[in-house]
Formats: sequence, C-alpha cells, structure tokens
Amino acid sequence: MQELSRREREKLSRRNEILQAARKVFASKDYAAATVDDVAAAAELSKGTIYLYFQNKADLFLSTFEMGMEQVASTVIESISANKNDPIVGIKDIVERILLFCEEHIDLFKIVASENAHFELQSEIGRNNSFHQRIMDKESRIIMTLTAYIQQGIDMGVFKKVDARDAASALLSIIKGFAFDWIMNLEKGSPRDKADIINTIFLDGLRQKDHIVDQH
Amino acid sequence: MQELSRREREKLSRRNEILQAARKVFASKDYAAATVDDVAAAAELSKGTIYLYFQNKADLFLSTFEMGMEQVASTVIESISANKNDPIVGIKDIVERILLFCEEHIDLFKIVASENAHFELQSEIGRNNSFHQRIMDKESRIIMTLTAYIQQGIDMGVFKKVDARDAASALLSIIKGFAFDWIMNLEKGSPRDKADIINTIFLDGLRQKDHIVDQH
Amino acid sequence: MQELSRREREKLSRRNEILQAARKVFASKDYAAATVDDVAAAAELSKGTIYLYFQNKADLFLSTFEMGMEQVASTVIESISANKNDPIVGIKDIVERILLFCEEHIDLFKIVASENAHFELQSEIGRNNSFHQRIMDKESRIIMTLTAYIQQGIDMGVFKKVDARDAASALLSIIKGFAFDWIMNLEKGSPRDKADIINTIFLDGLRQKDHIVDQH
Amino acid sequence: MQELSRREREKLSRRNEILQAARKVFASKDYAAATVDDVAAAAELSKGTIYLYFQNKADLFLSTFEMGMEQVASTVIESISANKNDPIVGIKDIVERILLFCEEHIDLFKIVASENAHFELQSEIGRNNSFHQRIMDKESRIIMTLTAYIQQGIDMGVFKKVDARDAASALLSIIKGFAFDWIMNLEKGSPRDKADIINTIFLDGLRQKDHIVDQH
DNA sequence: AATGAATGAGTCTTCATTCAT
DNA sequence: GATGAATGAAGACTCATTCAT
Repeated sequence: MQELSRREREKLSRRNEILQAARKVFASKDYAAATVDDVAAAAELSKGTIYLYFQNKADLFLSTFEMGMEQVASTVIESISANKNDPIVGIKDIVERILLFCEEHIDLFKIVASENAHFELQSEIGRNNSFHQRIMDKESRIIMTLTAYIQQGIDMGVFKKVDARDAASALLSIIKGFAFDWIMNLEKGSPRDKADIINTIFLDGLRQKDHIVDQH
Repeated sequence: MQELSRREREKLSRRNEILQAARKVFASKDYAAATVDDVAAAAELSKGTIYLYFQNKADLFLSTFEMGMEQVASTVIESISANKNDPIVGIKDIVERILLFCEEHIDLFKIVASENAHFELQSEIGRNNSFHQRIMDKESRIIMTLTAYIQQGIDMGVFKKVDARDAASALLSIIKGFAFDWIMNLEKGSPRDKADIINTIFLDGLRQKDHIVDQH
Repeated sequence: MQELSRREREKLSRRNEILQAARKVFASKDYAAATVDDVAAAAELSKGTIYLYFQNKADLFLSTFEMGMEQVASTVIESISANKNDPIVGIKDIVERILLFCEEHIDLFKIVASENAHFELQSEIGRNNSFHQRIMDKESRIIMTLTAYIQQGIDMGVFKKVDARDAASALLSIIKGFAFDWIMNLEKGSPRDKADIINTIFLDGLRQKDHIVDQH
Repeated sequence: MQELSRREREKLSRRNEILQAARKVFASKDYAAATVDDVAAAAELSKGTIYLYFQNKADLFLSTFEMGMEQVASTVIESISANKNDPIVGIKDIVERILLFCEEHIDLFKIVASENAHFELQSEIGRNNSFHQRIMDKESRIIMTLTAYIQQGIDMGVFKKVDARDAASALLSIIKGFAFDWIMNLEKGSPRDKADIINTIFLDGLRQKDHIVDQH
C-alpha cells in the first residue's frame, strides 16, 4: 500500500470533514432543500472550499451517499464472514446489524435508506451520466452480496429454492421499511425491536419446513 | 348528500384536470424539479389558474399524492370485501392488485410508492404543519385497513400471532420494494411476476404451521 | 402584413425598452463587466423580467448588437439607393452617414464598431452555435451590400478593377478605425471631420486615374 | 547600462516564462474568460507565484499586450530605418512585415490587433488609472512613429499634403482589419496575400499624382 | 374565472487574491 | 521564492407567487 504524503493525508481528512458536515445537512434537509452554503456552514468552511473537494452539489451528495452505502455494505459483509456456515443465524445477524446501524447513524441512514437518490437526482443528471452509475453501483453491490449469501443457503438446503435475488430484495425492503418507519416516527424504543418480527416473517417463510423438522 | 351546482361541478372537474396533469409531471420530474409552469403547460392552463384551485405547489403535489393513495386504498378495500372469509386468498389478491395498479399507473405509483413525499416536503413544510398530517393520514389509512384484515386472520387462527401492524407494514414494504425495482428498471415482464415470490415469502411465513398441517 | 394584437404590441415595445437599456449598459461597460442586473436597473425592471424577453445574457447582448447593425445597414442601404448611379458620391455619402450615425449613437456604435463581439462571446458560445451565426450574419450583410455597390462602380468603369470585397472591407476598417479613435478620445469636434481624409485616401486610390482625367 | 545580478536575471527570465504562457492563454480565451489559473497551469507554476511577478490579472494582461506591441513597434521601426529615403517602398514593407508578424504570431496579434484591450479593461480600471496609460502609451508610440515617417514622405513631396496622423491611423486600421478577417476565418492562404490590395488602395491614394507623373 | 407579465429572493458556481507553510 | 489551500464577493439564472386586466 502506497504511503500518503502529509499533504495528501491532510487533503483526505479535510474531505472527510466536509463529508461529515454534508451528512448532517442532507439528513435533515433533502437534496433540493439543502444548500451548499448549509454544508459549508456546517463544516465551518467557506463555500468556495467545498468546491475544492467536490465537483458540484450532486457530487457532494453522492459522495455522502456512497459513504453511507459503504458502511452498510461493510456491516453486511462482516456479518456474512462471521456466519459463513449458518445462513439462518447470519441473516438474523444482518437484520440486527443494519437496524443497529440505522439507530446509530440515523442521519446517514436517512440518506441511504430511501430510494430518494434515484428520483432526487434523476432530473439533474442524465441517465447515462456517471453520477447515475455511482448510485447504481453502490446499491447493487449490497444486493449482490446478500444474493450470494442467500444462494449459498439455498445450495446448502437451508432455504427454499427461490430466486435468491428476489429474496435479497425482499429482505432489504422489509428492513428499510421498518427503519424508515422508525425514523419517521422516532417514538418508541429502538428499531432493533423490529428484528424479531422481520426474522419471523422473512425467515420462517424462507426456511425449508423439512429441514426445520430435521433439526429437531 | 348535498347536490352540487353546475358551477361546483365544473370547478371540481377543472380541479381534476389539473390533478391529471400534475400526476404526469410529478411522475416524470421529482417534486423539486417539477415546476408549476410544467403543470400549467400540461393542463393547458395558465399558471395563475393553478393557484385558483390549489393553495401552492405543496398543496398541488399533496393532492396528487392523495389521489393516488385513495386509489390504492380502494384497491385494497375491494380485495378485502371480496375475500372477507379467506385472508390467505385475500392477501394474495391484494398483492396482485397492487402490483397491477402499479403496472397500469406507473406515474401515480411513482409518486405514491416511494417515501419521497416525506422527505421532499419535509423541509418545506413544518413538522406540525397540516401538509404533514395529510401525508400521514393517507398512508396510515391503508396500513390500518390492512392491519385490521390481518388481525382478523390472526383471530381466525389462519395467521401466526404476530403484531398485525408490523405484518401489514412488512407486506407493504415488500410490495413497494418490488414495484419500485420494476419502475426503476422497466426491463422484464410485468411487476405481477413478483406476486408469487412475495406470497411465498410473506404468506408461508405468516401461516401457522399447525394450521397448515390440519388442512391435510 | 399581419396586424399585431395589443398584447403582442405591448410585448414588442417592452422588449424594445429593454434593448434601449441594454444598449446604454453595454456601451459603458463591456460584455463581461456588464451585469444583467445593470440592464434590469437601467430598464427599471426586475431581473426576472429580462429573462422573459431574452434567453440569456448572450442573447440580450447579441440582440442589442443586431439592433445596431441593422441601423448601420439601413444607413448604408439608404445611401446606396439615393446614389444608384454615382458610386463616387455614394461612397462619400456612406462615409458621412456612418460617421454621423456614430456621433449620434455613440453607445450603439461602441457595441457595433469593434470586433469585440467576436472575441467577447467566443469562449461563451461554441463556434457552431447559433449565436455565432447571428454575429456573422449581420456583419456579412453590411459587407455584402457594400461589396455589391463597389462592384457596380467597377463595372461602370468608375473604380479600378480590384476585388470588391477587399475594397469594402478596407473602407469599413478605415471608417471604424476613425470612429473608434473618436469614441476613445472624445476630444475634438465631430467624427465627421474625418470624412474628407477618408474619402481622399480611399476614393482617390480607388478611382481610375483615366476616369478622373475624363471628368475634367 | 547596469549589469544585472544573477538573481535579477533569473527573476527576469521567470517573468518572461509567465508572459509566454499568458500570451497563449489570452490569445485563446478572452480576457474575461481566461483565468489566472489557466496562466499558472500553462506556465507550470502555482497561482501564487504569478502574483509574485505581476500585481494582478490586469497587470498580467497588460504586460502581455505591451510585449506584443513592442514587437510590432520594432517591426515598424526596422522597416523605416531600412527605407529611410523611400517612403513608398517603406510603407509597402511595413504592410508586409506587420501582416507577416500577424501570420507568425497569431496569438500575440489577437491580443494586440483589436481594440479589445480598451473595452475589456475599461470597467476594471478607472479612466485615469495607470493601466489605461500603459495601453495608450504603447498604441500611440506606434502611431507616432508611423506618423513621423509619413510626414517625412509628405515633406519629400512623395505623399499628398494630408494630416500625417490621420493617414497613419487609416493605414493601421486597414492592416488590422485584414489581419482580423484572416484570424477570424483562417481559411485561405496567408494574410500577406492582402498586402497588394492594401498598398493599392492606400498608396495610390496617398501618392501625389503629379509626383507619379514626374517619375515617368 | 382566467390570464400571464412581473417580481425578487434564493442558489449554484467561479475566480481573483491572500497568506501560512 | 514558491506553493496551493482557503476565502468570499459577485453574477447568471430559476421559479413560486402575486395581481392588474
């Protein structure tokens, strides 16, 4: 791994500071409503400086989005490698970890969880624009990881023979749905309270009944 | 019910024309990107006229959103009353109907399906604003209807004893998730192709195993 | 000729008001330095209104430029038709009229006379852009008119057999040069004071010596 | 003449490097469109360094302009001293040399030829500003040199008794006009192709007819 | 009721200039 | 001397909303 010079390290850390500021702003305000000035103010920098580190507002938003996505993806990957041989436990762990991540990083999750990014930027960025690619890339990476894990469960005979990608989508939809509800209401307890119901609905359905019986 | 005068009827129909125009516009452009001018142009009316029928842009958007929500709600209610006594079949029907609705009214569904509405307007409208209420009202009405139906299934012993509201949320999340995927990709077949997998995952999980066994 | 509706007439006259304001501003400030706000202020209108009548700043400038060009062109054409049969007198008249125009409409002439327009907008507008066309169109129209007139003089045996277009260019260059000097210095007398020297240099050179002799 | 220390010589040469870079940039981009960053990049120096050698952007531009002017002036002076006694040949030579200079240094000529400098900086620099003086100085130096040469021709009886300064202005206007056309179109051949027509129009007019006759 | 011209606050983005290292 | 990160003022352009006709 290439060592970074002091200058490069400083540049990277400044970029990160801005990203942290942007994350707060975009979580509270919606892409369209948030202004570059807001981010600059939150980062305690001048507006011009923001443009030294990001091409434009869309790039700034997308970079924030990517940061969140990467963290969620890491969470999922950690779970999977810790539970290579037990997809049932692994899925449960993923659900809990994502919900925990949501609780601990509401702001980031707000940006990540909704499909907003698609719509919000849709008009601004052409369809074959690199920005669009960046959204798709990050999103599909998570889905693919999850899909592969579920497929492994199917191959192991732990899960029913369904389309693994569909199952992965369904799982993420449920998790995001509950997380979203929680964010929107913020009332009672923790989003992790929903882990059980998610697992009940999702897993019991996916689990082969024969297999379950065998476990006894 | 009070009869409407000609004037009132005309007013209502003009309002509806605008709503139809708005629906096309908001489906294609994102709340922030869509302009009142766009809607006026689509409705072949002048911009000023729009303001005779709607307080402002947010009201216009919300009314469009409500229109869509009401149609989805009707769909669900119809399904339920046609399948009062068989929640299993009823749920299957609801899934199919909503997916069909999505296919037939992509534009409306785009507006309805994503949680965008929340975020998009969040900044514009204060939290305790009446607009916020309007969104919540429509959304919760559908959830409540579904919740009651599932609760009935639970009481009948057809479904597991879970929190009915959570189950309703989960179901809607999955449906919306697949619908959203379909809208975003628009590639293969119909969104209804996903009805089976949704039912497999959701229903088989929810269904009491004892009950199933009894059926044999 | 199509009659214009009251609305159309008003629109046209408003557009003209803006053009008059723009002309003052662009004459005093250079395209880059002049702001749309300046023009709006000069027109006693709001900035947004300017954009109701012109696509953007470049369009506004170009329209002003065209207005000036058209007036210069009219001047030339008038001269020519009043002196169809005597190119010598005609050319003298053109020189005087253009210099008079310069004196009476310094601001407009400032915009027109220099080749600035080319350079100033060069970076902003792509080379194959319609704006570029608009500049070229107006400029070449004047040159072409003058070229035809000189060619006629050549055919009549009044002028030497030179390339008429080159001669036209040369004449305009001289006139613009003196006009420009006058504008830049604004000191002494009228730009028309230079009519004689222009005619001396340009005409005596162009005029066939034989022909001159014949006049005696 | 004071010898320069190594340090001073280095400073001078660095300044010159920047000037060469600036010349490329200003020729391709228009004063307003060109950025100090562009120049710094072209000079392969940092932006801050530019400010060590020039007060500000206007000074940088003007210095470039002056560099070009000085070269044109040298060209004229060379011609004159080589043709002290034959103004006719001298003028022809000047025309050719300037056109050649234009061809060989399009970039520099672009900056010099148009009166842009006046306008472009006009707003930025006050009228009684030293920058304005610098433009005028360089421009008038060339005119004065040419004026003196023409006056000499008049005194020699080679040229008509006209205002020598006016004649000088006219000549430069024509040359610049053709050079400008060539730069703008860049189509056919060399700008020197226009030398003949310029000389025909300008010289034949200026030349005393009696004198010509006497030459036979 | 309908119109559409006018408004002007609001935002992104650029760039000359400075200054700590 | 050289650097380049940071600044912040400035300007083009948009669009929700109003109001005279």
